[in-house]
Amino acid sequence: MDVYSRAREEIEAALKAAMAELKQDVPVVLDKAPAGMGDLAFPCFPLSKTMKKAPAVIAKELASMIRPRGAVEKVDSNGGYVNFHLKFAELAHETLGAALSQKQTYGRPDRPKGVKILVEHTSVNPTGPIHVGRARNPMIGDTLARILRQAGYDVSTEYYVNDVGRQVVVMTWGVKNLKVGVEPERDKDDYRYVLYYQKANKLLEEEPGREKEIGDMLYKLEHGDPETVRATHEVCDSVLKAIMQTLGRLNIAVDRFTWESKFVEDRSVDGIIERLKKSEHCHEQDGAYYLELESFGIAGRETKWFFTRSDGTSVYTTRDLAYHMDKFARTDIAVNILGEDHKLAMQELSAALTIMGVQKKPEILYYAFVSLPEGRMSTRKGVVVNLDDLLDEAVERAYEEVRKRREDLSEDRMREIARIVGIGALRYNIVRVQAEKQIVFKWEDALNFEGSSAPFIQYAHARACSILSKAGDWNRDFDAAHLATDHEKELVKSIAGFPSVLADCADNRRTHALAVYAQDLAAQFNQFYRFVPVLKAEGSARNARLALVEASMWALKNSLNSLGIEAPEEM
RNA sequence: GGGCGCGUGGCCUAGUCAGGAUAUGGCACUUGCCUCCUAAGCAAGUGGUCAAGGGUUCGAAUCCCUUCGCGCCCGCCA
Repeated sequence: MDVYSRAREEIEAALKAAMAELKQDVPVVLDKAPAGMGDLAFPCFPLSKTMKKAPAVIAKELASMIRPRGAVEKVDSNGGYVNFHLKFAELAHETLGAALSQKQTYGRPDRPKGVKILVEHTSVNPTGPIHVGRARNPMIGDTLARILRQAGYDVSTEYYVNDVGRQVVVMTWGVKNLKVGVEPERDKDDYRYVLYYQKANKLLEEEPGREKEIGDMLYKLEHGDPETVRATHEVCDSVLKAIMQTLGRLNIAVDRFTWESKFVEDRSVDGIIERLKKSEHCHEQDGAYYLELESFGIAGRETKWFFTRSDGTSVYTTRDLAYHMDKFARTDIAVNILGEDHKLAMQELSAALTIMGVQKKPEILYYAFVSLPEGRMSTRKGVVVNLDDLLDEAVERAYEEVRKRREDLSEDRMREIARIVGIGALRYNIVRVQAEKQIVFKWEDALNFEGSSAPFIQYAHARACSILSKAGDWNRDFDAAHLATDHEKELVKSIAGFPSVLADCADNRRTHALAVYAQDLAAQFNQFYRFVPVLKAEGSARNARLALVEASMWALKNSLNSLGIEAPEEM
């Protein structure tokens, strides 16, 4: 266990013992102490009433009762607070020692958790290029998966491919029956096939009579006509590969694709339907079956959830139910990354699971939409920023910046750094805010390379690498007592906080807190860099500072890596 | 009509779950700092009734209630 967590546990235990002695029963919650007042604090105000004493008096009393031991150096009081000061030398020695020995696994708990988590993310319909609005999903999903992995979970990622819906049928029908006169924007299958999709949609609006052809094809697909299944799958697969190529530029890949058609073909959906029909909540209307879910907290105009159509075929969420059963058989915990528009459908799915007697439920991380200043993104209306275009622009801007600063580098090296910096800036910009907050996409924010941004953090890392590469050999048997300035102490504490931040993000399935932490860590490092010379220091002070630089480097690198952002050694 | 989420300086944002010591950072703006380990940096400054009102509490950005604003949803679509 890391020093901070251990110290916290020790202090909580000591406080609980003191509470028992005083015959008081209040929950022991520790706060972070303000600068100069120690490390952790316990507010005594709640005790005031039952003990009939002023909080300051109680704090003083508690401070004298608790003897400093373990990681705690001193216990004192200030106003109504008991303040705990940790032994800095010990904290520093352990923290730096852990970072230097564990390297890229620094932050990971001592033992793997032995818990399998399946993170499903992206899962966009393969009907065209992915745009910035949709890209929030893979960025959050991939980041969460990386955080969970670094926090010791056994993680796999998965993309659920919709290949049985109307949309893919319309696209496939277009590819088979239509000619598109224009060249695609890019030489990629997602850009190529979306033209057929758009043309097909337009044609169907103009000639509603041809809708029957779509209906026929949909019927054939749902009843397993080999040729229709093959054609649809082929078109979807091409577009899917093109989408994954774009996501690959963002360092995003998934371990497995699961095709929705599988659950129709293997008849597991039929099994779900049979189970649901047996429920007392199930009713029938014109041959279609639904569950009445009002008693499951579903509210609104409509509390019926239809799980079959009149012709007996399944609907999307029914197939998703079969998919979840499949997932539950393969994992301990299923996490889904979904837009907030899926909330009701997931409530229905969850209720259906309960009705089926399934205890497991998916955990869902919802995110709000990314819109443009002119409104919601829509491929149909042309109000859209394609992810490929944003990626190109970010890399190009980063290239201009690199060229300004580093004329000494080769062209290839400049291009490589520009790629890492530009892409990192985009990922950071999306993942730095809480998922449930709406984002209005602005080019100037997305391409920000200063302040609260990935390049700021990457830059701190590059500075650390630069010092280490110039340092030559140094004695790694350092003495942490030489880290005496406030800048050094704050930096050590920041590095020490990494494991608990990581654990918090992993256990609470949130990504932005790590982004915020990394920015803070980089700021601490930059201040240290400005005020505390390392290479020019001498003897043991130089050793200790080099150890601090290397530990900073690992904390920065591991933070960035968990955010899916590469850490260049120079920039 | 109902459900869910969001509302923090001109703009973006942390803190809200587990209420506590002067509300976190960034952008922009003003002013300094490259004969010194990479200035994508550092330092200083201007700027806030934490949407509004009420309540609970010794103490509220945080908990409860009401109202307002914005977003999403309420299909035998996916």
